[in-house]
Amino acid sequence: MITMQRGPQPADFADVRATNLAVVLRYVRGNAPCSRAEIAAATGLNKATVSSLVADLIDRRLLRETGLTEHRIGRPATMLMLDGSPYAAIGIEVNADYLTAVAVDLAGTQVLSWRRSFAGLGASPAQAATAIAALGRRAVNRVVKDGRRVLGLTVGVPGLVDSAGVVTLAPNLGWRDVNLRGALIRALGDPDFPVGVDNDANLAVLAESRYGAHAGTRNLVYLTGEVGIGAGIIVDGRLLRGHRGFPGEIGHITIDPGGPACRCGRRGCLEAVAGIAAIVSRVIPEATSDGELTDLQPEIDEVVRRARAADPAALQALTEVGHGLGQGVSIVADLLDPEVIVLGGYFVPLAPWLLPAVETELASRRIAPDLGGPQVSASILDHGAAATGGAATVLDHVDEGHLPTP
Amino acid sequence: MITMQRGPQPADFADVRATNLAVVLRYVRGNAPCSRAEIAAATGLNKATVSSLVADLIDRRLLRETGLTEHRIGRPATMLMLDGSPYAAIGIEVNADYLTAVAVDLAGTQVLSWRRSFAGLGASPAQAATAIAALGRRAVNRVVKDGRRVLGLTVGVPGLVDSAGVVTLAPNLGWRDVNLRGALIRALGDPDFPVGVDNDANLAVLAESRYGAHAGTRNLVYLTGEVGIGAGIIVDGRLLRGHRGFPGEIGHITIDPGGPACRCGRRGCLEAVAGIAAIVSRVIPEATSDGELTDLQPEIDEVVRRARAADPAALQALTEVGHGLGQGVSIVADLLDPEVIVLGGYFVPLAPWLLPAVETELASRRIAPDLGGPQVSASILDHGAAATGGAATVLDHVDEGHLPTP
DNA sequence: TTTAGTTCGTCTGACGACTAAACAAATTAG
DNA sequence: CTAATTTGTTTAGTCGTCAGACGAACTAAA
Repeated sequence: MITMQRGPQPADFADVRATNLAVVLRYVRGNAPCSRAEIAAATGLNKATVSSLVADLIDRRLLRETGLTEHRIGRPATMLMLDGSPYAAIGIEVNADYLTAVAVDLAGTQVLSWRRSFAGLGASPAQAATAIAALGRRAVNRVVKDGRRVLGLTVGVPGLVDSAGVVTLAPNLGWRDVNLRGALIRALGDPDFPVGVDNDANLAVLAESRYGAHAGTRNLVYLTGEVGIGAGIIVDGRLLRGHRGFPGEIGHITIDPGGPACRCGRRGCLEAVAGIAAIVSRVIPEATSDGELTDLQPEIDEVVRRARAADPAALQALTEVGHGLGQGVSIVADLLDPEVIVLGGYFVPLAPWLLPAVETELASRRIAPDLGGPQVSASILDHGAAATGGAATVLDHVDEGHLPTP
Repeated sequence: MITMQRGPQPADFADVRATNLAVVLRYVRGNAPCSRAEIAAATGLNKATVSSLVADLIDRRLLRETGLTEHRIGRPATMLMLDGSPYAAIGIEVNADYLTAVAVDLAGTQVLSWRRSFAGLGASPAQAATAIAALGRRAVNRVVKDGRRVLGLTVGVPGLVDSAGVVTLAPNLGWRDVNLRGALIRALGDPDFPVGVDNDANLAVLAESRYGAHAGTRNLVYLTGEVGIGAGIIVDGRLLRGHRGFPGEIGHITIDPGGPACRCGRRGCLEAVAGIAAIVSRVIPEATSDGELTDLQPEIDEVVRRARAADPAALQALTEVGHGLGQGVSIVADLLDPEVIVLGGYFVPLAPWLLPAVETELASRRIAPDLGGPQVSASILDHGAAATGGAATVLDHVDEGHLPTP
């Protein structure tokens, strides 16, 4: 049965065709190599219809025939697989101190991965947009030079982004009501592919649901572990958007009213209890907390070193932070009932020491212990998760039936 | 564009037809009385197609022609409206101390509303199922006697209900792994209409989104204020289901680790801070807390009386409870970004005293004060919200294109 | 009263997409 | 070499929508 998005949204034949093309495309993505007959049997579509759909997809260079089966009774089947090569999707991730660009072809292989430094807070939004657009243009040029067509470009920003691509608030970049999407489209010279801007946690969870260890999970939450803590939420297979487009703002929920002061002015926010700055300052008390926006990687490395060396103070601090994080994770678990909660960002290297405490906290808060609950695990994607997710949104759009025209 | 539910789910003509029938039905529901031409103009469907769809809907007795327009230039239009009369949907709500049954016709008018006492904890699950089925059968008989066909029956239960209609856990009823749906279907003698079982908060939020003060809101959260606190969540127009089917379990998130003891064994749970039992025991300290499952209505009435009389202790207690509730509401707001949060159950009569503190708390926790946030308001539906929601699920199913066959 | 203009809803023919069934092609088993 | 099997195409048919033409019914104005 077809489901509808909103009020008056009638369907016609083009929709049927698009739906079925997408069904075949997704089936081949998940079951390549496979034959037309197999697709027909698995999807319930008629063999003739599958032939027609496959011919269409081959015309659009989305599928490719790849040899025949052998040594089987009956006529050999011509196998099909994705032909990712003629297309690519680009994702860019904006951070306080660097930009990441990733390009992925239609079959999911990464064809480009760049990282360049970037003065997030030093630059004006207009300068930043110029820098992002420059990186985007270079990525586009590279991809085009390789003979691919660009299907879309999506930029991830650590902040609140509305549905029009306006960055309403991004504290770590010092932005307020910046129409980044508009600026990018202008700077790229009205490109013929769609340009999008989205929250970095949203994109990261999309990357996780497509390329992560739990790919395909329909109820998934991703917690960013950067300077702040944010959540990207996929429920029932769809990214949660909310009314204004700002869900998952989990960083400032109160974990402990008597806890440490938070830079938001309140006490005991999740970010103040379990944010990266809190971890670093607890494990390395002698470190000078010089502003919030320097690259924290060296400090994180030091934390890992101390934990590996079984430094008691470090282990104690990480356990306590893990309990605090576990409380936040419990709230997410109670409210959303996800199957998996993935910890990302700087939580990943610290996961061996954080996870046990998180699990303990989670287990102690179950309504009924035997009912089970979400699994918590560290992301296997590296720091470019949001960039990869930016590319993934473009591919999702294709998978939903918005195919490129030949 | 059509969206698909999951993997291999191809579309065909029947889907197109069902989608468009539902589009017309929903349009008429929202804009009755209206003409065929108006439907065509508003939906983008062809006039001929609309004529065909409308004829189909009239055949199924879902629509009815109602006179002509007059005093307008041009040929007068034959107006259409919903013909609710031949069908009805039934919802039943199970509580610790009573059952509520509601029947609603297709146009949304309530055609039946019963309440009968019920020994929730005293009876075995089998006895309870028999009692529920008996009430259901009586409601069905009455509806059928009135010449209506029953489109479905859905039962709301205060507890965790999985997608198969098994009540996994319902502390207030003392149930554990009760296959209520199976028992009801058996007791009703394999009826020819669908029978469903769902969580009461889920059903209440569906009722709210169809009949409440904020009907039509696509991002809506409903907080039950019964013995426990649960949340029903609609995001992006869809009921949030979660992985196991147990989202919105908000009652035992920790608001204050140093707060009052909760019957779950922990401290400072939302339920212990802002649950009805907490309110009663704080406002009426002299009341003996004799078990948890007596009808709390008299105590609530007393609380209202004292608040009306401006009893300082009562006002103070309600304000503090409101702040606690506000913290819970803030968490929901941060995580889900809803447009409206509706307080239900026993919160409704106390809303005049709780809401100001809730609003204050919510405002103080905003990331950016000028970005706005959710509106909080008390439900205008009475205690049968979940029962009404049970009927609403059935109507939603029709609105999604699963029309009754003539 | 007549005529023009407007709007409604149906009718007609065409088109596009899917289905079922027959069929041709290619291979293995014996 | 034949029978069995499986693949994928072809053919005829069905169904729902679309565009445009058309008749019907009404108002407004000459």
